[in-house]
Amino acid sequence: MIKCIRCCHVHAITKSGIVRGKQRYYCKDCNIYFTLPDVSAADMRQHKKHMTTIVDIAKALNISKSTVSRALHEHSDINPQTRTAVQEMARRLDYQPNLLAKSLVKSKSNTIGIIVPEFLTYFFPTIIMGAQQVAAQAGYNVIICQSQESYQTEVANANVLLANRVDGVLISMTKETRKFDHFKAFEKHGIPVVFFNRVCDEMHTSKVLVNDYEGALKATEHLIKNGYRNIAHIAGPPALLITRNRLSGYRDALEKYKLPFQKELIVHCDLSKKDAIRSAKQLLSMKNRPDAVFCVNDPVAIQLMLVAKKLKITIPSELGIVGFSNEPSGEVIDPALTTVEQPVADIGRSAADILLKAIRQAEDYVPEMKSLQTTLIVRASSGGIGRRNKR
Amino acid sequence: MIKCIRCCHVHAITKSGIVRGKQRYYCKDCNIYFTLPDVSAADMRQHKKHMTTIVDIAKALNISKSTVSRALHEHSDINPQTRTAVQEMARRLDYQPNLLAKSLVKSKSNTIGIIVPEFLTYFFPTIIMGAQQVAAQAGYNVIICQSQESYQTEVANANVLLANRVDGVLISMTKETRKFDHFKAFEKHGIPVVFFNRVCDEMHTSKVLVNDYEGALKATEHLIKNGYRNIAHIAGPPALLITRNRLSGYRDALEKYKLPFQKELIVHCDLSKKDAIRSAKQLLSMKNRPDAVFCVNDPVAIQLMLVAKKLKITIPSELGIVGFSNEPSGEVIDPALTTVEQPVADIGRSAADILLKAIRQAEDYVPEMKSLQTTLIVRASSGGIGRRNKR
DNA sequence: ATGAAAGCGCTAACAA
DNA sequence: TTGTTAGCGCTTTCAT
Repeated sequence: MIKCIRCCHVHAITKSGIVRGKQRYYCKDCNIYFTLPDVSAADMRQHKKHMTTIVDIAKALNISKSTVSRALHEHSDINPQTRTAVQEMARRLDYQPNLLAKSLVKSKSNTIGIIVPEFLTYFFPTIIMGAQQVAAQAGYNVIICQSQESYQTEVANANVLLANRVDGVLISMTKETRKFDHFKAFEKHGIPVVFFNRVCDEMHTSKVLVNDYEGALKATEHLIKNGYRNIAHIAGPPALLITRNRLSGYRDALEKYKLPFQKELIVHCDLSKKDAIRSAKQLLSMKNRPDAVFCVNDPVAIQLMLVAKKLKITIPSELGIVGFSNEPSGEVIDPALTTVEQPVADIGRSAADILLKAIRQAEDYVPEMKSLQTTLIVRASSGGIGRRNKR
Repeated sequence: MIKCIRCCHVHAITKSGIVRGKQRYYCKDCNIYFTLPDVSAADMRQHKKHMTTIVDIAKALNISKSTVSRALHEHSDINPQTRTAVQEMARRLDYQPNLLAKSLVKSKSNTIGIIVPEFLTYFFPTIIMGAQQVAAQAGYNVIICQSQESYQTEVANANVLLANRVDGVLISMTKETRKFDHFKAFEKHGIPVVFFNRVCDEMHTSKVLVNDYEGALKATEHLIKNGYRNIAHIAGPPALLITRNRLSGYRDALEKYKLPFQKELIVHCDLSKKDAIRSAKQLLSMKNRPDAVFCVNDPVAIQLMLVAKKLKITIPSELGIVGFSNEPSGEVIDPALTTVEQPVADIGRSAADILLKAIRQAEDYVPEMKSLQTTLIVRASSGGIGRRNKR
């Protein structure tokens, strides 16, 4: 069975003549001709090539390696001629500085570590992307670790980063982390730490969060302005900070408009799909059914919408809905979901910015706390009470 | 303005007495009391601590550092007593081996690099997650690079990885890459490379792909079996491999069931939302309108569905739709979208597996090509011609 | 302006 | 079983 060298498939291959004594093949999908490459072990062995070092350059030019080092770094005291000669030779020998060696002698790895609980949703990858961009721009590499929501793994992650002598660390804790010695180890060695999203109270370091409170306030206010009066809230697990802050924003919005805060209109949900459906059903089957719901996040809002549809409750005329986080699904569902957008990539960028500043300033650095702003995205699901869903 | 040390917000803070001469605050959102930490620069300076090395342990125990090294590595010839003594001391001094130094002497960094074109969709993060899991399990770190679909950035990325002496590299090329010297540089130094998703024909290395052809075949076959006869295809940009392979699967399915291949039922789309809408309109306004469409991916399928809804074309009774890639939105839309699922995380896992094997086997390694299987996920959007969308 | 030498923290061959 | 020594590739005094 011959595989196409491009698409790796077998089904579209036909023989197509002989070339230089070798069978030639054709893949009709990829529209390319090819012969099977013959790499002998000998060929491979050739590869195992020594990488050129400053010593190689020094020998080739018959000068000392210190001179080479200086020439490569645009040092002040260096003969322009030798400098160009060295740089030319470096190019010719295809020199790549060994950053490991440099890191060792400088005690600086130009690497930052990131510890995140997971990598499954779009949330953390996006944050990492943002952080990576900023880091790369400043010449830093990023080592990523997943704690898998396990305290033990998180401790192991921290040790890996420590052993790799990262210059700084970005952390979002697991939900089960209660001891912080593995974080304090960084501080002890002067390695700055910035927490984001899931922050650690006990550590006096920089933190980056999203202004959940304000987002929730704006969302609820929007519902009120659109005429809804009996507004419920599907909240998250009470233990989470976001839950408290979003609930708090919801509560204060009601207060601001002199609407009564009704305890029975708050339903806590563990964020699973199943429990979201349960919460939705609970709210929608109340005798005094709410005319709008502010949901702790978009997936919950979407489940609520699906339940409402099944119960033939019209959105937004009979039920206004607002979510939180602006997930792609919200745009597609009908009616489209009003939501609070969080600047996810900015969390990563800000955290990395702050971390780099901390690395540069070293002792003089003063920890800072940053709270990023949210944006209300108005779509059809909160169009107004009594109004028909247009389209 | 006092910020809560947990939530970084200002709005819920109240003063709450004095403790040890310092003002105490209370955050009613977080329900915690706190005083402002006072870290003087002096406090921080203390931190900048020397990390213990094997020499420190050696001195403390009055033995040589080689003995320490051996004890720490469970070397064969070592007195059990000294071994435990060393390990105990290592623990007490909080020893963390310096992996940079180790890498330098062993010429092995225990790090693999990944170069991906972007990080915005869920596709590449998921692959990276899979690769990272496998790597971490084997004690490898992962350095990630984004080429941003730019050839030049990709070259820079390759140099970064080279300079960091990674032990192997995972690559998905940019769409503008036409020269491959920066990849060949890895080979030249015996650093194994595995391509995934966007592979490079010119390099005789391992490759991991998804069986797009078979996925498309199954999808189209499914439509045929459900009674659709006039099946169109919204394809991707002709330059992409996935476009050709999915088109090829579509074509062969028609052939298998002796249905005519009609050129006018193929519409190419650049995958942007705008062009997806254009393609959808083009197909649905034909005199001889297709009764089903196999779409090159889910976002395109979703746009098609939205256009069809607007035109009051009933899905699936008047129009069957199948997408590709199983994105979350497909589950939420009504009717739910039938799609071909790709094992995204498996791509990363497989690629990393193959790479680690290549690293271990070094010269003896023979490049391999892997094509991962797809799964058809049947939902309502392809429910059958003339049938009503249930629910 | 350049070279010699020490050392970053570690491993490993060779002695003892 | 343990110590001695020589590097890995680089930077950085200190001489010259």
